[in-house]
Amino acid sequence: MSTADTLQLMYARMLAQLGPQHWWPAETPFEVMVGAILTQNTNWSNVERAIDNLKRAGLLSLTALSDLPVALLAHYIRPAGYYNIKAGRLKNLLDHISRHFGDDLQAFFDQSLPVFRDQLLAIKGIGPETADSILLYAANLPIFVVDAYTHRILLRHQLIDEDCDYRMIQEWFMDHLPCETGLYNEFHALLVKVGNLYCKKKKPDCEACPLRGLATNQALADSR
DNA sequence: CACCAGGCAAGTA
DNA sequence: TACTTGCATGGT
Repeated sequence: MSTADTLQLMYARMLAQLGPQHWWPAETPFEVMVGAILTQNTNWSNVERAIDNLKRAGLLSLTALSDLPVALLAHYIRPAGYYNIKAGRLKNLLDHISRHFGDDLQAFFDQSLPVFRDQLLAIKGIGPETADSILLYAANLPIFVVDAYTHRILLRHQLIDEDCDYRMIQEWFMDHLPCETGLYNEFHALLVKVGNLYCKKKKPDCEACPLRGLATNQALADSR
């Protein structure tokens, strides 16, 4: 069985058992972007509290957040954890947008994928996963998001090699899947759901996992 | 009580 | 280049 077949089977099984996930859980691309930074190494329920704080204060917009002092921003996002770090990171992003695009958020999101990605990665506080989350879920560009769950799930099911880094895993998906934003969107969302339900660090529940017995030598070989 | 969660940057050798 | 550490809240 080819890696493409393995991936198709993964996707079909996850979708059949869990249904569409309707990601990203946000109302606007701007909210996606803020959430992408707030959720760094943090449970999503904590991020929701932080986002809610900003929303109820009427601060969840480019202009409002840009005008907000960083110390005050830190106060609002406190439930998300690492609040001083994340407030600074959000400011870095907001400053970048203001400096290069003024208040034209649409122009920021309308950039081409390679240019946009490099630009995001050059901002302090935005790494590969945060950048790709913004590209895929805020800008609707076809890039596959790799996160801790993705890594752990693939390892547990022996689908990739031990020492695959972010880029290798991303290419493993993108080299063997159709280049479609909608597919990447749903695939990653399903992986996070599977991770939350069946592939926790301490409490793996492999009995009910839709990915049982998917390991193939071809997938493993193609990951190196 | 310990451990974990949808990372990233900075410091060390 | 390859490790290690700091950042911090809220749930299990």
